[in-house]
Amino acid sequence: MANIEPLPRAYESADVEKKWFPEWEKANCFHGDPASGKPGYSIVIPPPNVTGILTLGHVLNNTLQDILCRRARMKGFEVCWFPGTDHAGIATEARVVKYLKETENVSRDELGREEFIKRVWQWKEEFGGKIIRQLRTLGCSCDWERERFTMDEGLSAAVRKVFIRLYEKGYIYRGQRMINWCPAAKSALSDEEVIYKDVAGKFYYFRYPLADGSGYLTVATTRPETMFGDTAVAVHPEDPRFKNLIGKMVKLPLTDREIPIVGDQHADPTKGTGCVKITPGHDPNDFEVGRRCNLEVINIMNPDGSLNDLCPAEFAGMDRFAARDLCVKRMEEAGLLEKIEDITHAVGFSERGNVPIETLVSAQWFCKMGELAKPAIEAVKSGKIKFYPERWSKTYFHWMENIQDWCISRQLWWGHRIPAWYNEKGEVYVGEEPPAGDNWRQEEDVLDTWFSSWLWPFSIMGWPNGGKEEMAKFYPTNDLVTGPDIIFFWVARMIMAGCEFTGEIPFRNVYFTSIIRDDLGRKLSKSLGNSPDPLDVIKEYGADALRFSIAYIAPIGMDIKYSNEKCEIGRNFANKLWNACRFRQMQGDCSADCRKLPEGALSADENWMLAKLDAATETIENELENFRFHAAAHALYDLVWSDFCDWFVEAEKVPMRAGGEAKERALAVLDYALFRILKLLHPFMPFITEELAHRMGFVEEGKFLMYEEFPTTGSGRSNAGAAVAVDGKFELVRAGRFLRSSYNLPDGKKLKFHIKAANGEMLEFLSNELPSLKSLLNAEDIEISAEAFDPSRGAAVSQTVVCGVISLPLADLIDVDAEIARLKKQLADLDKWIAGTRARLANEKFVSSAPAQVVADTRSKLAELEQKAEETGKLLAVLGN
RNA sequence: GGGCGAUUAGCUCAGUUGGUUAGAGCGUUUGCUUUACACGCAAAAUGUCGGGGGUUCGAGUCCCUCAUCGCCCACCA
Repeated sequence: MANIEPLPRAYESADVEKKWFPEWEKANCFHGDPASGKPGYSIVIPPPNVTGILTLGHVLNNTLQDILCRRARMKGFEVCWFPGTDHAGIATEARVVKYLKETENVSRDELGREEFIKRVWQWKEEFGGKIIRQLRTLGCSCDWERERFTMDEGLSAAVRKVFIRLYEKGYIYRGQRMINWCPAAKSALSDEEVIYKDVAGKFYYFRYPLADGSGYLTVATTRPETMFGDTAVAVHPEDPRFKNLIGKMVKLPLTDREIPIVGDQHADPTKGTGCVKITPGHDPNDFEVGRRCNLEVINIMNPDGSLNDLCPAEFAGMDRFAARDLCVKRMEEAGLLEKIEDITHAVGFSERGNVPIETLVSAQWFCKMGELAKPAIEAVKSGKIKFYPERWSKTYFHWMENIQDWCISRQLWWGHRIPAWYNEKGEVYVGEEPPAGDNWRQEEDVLDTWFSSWLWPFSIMGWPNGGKEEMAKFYPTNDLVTGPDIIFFWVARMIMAGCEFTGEIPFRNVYFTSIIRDDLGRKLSKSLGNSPDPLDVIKEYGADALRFSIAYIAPIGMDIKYSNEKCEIGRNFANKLWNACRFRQMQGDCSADCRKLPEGALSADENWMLAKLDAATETIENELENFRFHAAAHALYDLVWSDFCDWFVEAEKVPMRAGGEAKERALAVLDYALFRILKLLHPFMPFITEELAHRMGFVEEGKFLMYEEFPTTGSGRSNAGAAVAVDGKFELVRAGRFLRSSYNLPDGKKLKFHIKAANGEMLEFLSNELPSLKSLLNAEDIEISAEAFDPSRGAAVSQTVVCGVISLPLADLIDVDAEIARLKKQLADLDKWIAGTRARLANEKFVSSAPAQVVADTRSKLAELEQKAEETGKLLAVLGN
């Protein structure tokens, strides 16, 4: 062992974490080499927005990816974790618009398209991608040389190629359709970018006079201001109240227009007044009615959501909400407002702009999805792609089987400009470059951000103009780790794109992470101020602590309730591990190799430790195979804290005190166990484990724990029988400690115990373990015999466990009455259990239908309980009962 | 309206295909300057497993039903 310098008393994460990342990077540890002979393993990062900063959601997501990558690396795979960022059209454009307003007081339109885009790029170079640098602080082992951006030339070429290909296939088309319009971004949105929220609103009942003066119809609306776009009033064709009015005209109030009364099944006689105002330009259902009844479509809105010139003069240019109020006022003045009802209704908001969207008819580009969805549905149905937790596949199928055309054009400047060209004759050409002549002008619109994201798993590797080697080695990727909130936006579309453009699924497993909430269950948000900055958390607790804590507390498939205090789990755990190593280091050098177990027989405790290591190794392997990160974290925590520190280290103090060969052997096993623990723990806590592996001399300078072989089950030396016996010994120790603490005898006081072994075999085993028992119980002396403690020697309290009865002679120290009461309660409990167990065994159906092993276990349990009861009875007798 | 999830100790949650007396961490209580660690050690207490019904020899676990909470999708003149 190379004792370079003594370890400090408490673990200080900052220096250690600062040190290792550059070391790993310098040694090129993160690079994924497509020419390697090892089998490939790859993950693509869900590209964070280039404007983004690290949140706890990213911490969770990327910690899990790093665990997978580091484990795969240690298992001998050539690992490549592809990092990068997303240009995030709307978000970034809005961000830079705001920035330019604040710094230079110029608007987007004042700068013009070309200049504005230049400024966005400048902003990106200066402020963007901060999140990527922050991921390094977390220890993420991405192949940083391969960082990509969705607007890079290569990725943009992929976007153009895909657009042209889909256009040529007839999947992409341009058309006038009802779309979602965001007045904040002044752009079209896809259906997925609209979020419905329940808000308080009002139902306004308006009277529309019949043109012939014979009366009026009452219509109800939540959107009075859209009345200027009304081109009909609909009633149900069979509604006896109104069917004779079909074909007549009503006067549209506040205007000089007359509009027809039409019959259409959309009007439900049981709802509202039975009469519906029809606004084909601003409502999807009304649009359909308009189509059926040949109605005019009037768009009454400007791109910013204000009313346009098609409305009465006093409304033109007015914001839609102000117009609503004025409209109601004017109707009231005209005596046409019948009533107003308060209601709660769902209103669509734009995801990014967080303002109510408008539905309106507009010329946009769409992509037909039906055919693309088919192989993507099959990929998940057949199990080629697996979802974890599996239930998300239901959400996926539901959406995919009802998939709608995707509105892919956006009226922004920041994004991939659509490779379509128009000439003066009104012709359209789609291609990389416009044809010669005819003054072809490129389409002004850009593409939805997700139109580049859906290509990410292969565009990031260089597709279609290169990256052949990368694709061969790393595509399809293995695992995808992402949030269930982007199943539609991203996951489903990536599967479709992969199948369509590469002929292969883009990944085999998708793990959906939990959503992080605060400890009150609220979503983390900047405005609530409940969103901790991960960098502050790292400063206070350490990156390893944050990583471990978050993996430890993340339940499977449910929301995580997070608070900074939870990071104490990881911080304390790191400190525990640190001190375990510190203790080992203080015991001095050992000549054995930590990669091998010492030759010759091991002690029972040492065998026990090996069995625990093997069990934990197997558990961790199984849990991680199934993406049960938290279960793996719990297994590691218990292995280190409980098995290794609480029991094994304490037990090994005996041979270490004995010195000589025993000490040498003990140290060798400690080293073996510690090294195994550091390897198992490395994917979760890379920094501290790398540091300790070097400090302890387990890994030589210039080499890295991160490239050590990940442990596999089977040291070949653990002995299950011995492990069970040692479990029994530890149970006996716990019983002895209970007796001590029951009578408030301080831990430091040396006591004398008597142990009655349960049988001859146990007598021999426990006698061998005498020094260990004395140490663990802090006993001055322990009598081990086949006989119970002789009551004539005085009062004693006892506990019965599987391997025997441990007694503590009291020599006038205790309250006899209290002890009698305790034993009586214990006896009563035992009797209850015995009765229950006997009843079960007396039940023929149980004996005949339960598995033989279960019946046998129940029998031996009954014997155990009966023996315990007998012993307890004897103890009561000792105390004079 | 359709779908999904949750309901277990004061709090946060485990509990794998039904099989001993339902667990952990935090918190609480008690005792510890035991020569790695007070970011620690030893020990203890706390549960009608949301309610009701059913299947079974046996149910926290499977089925039905009700309740409450949350999310997603659809609809909403």
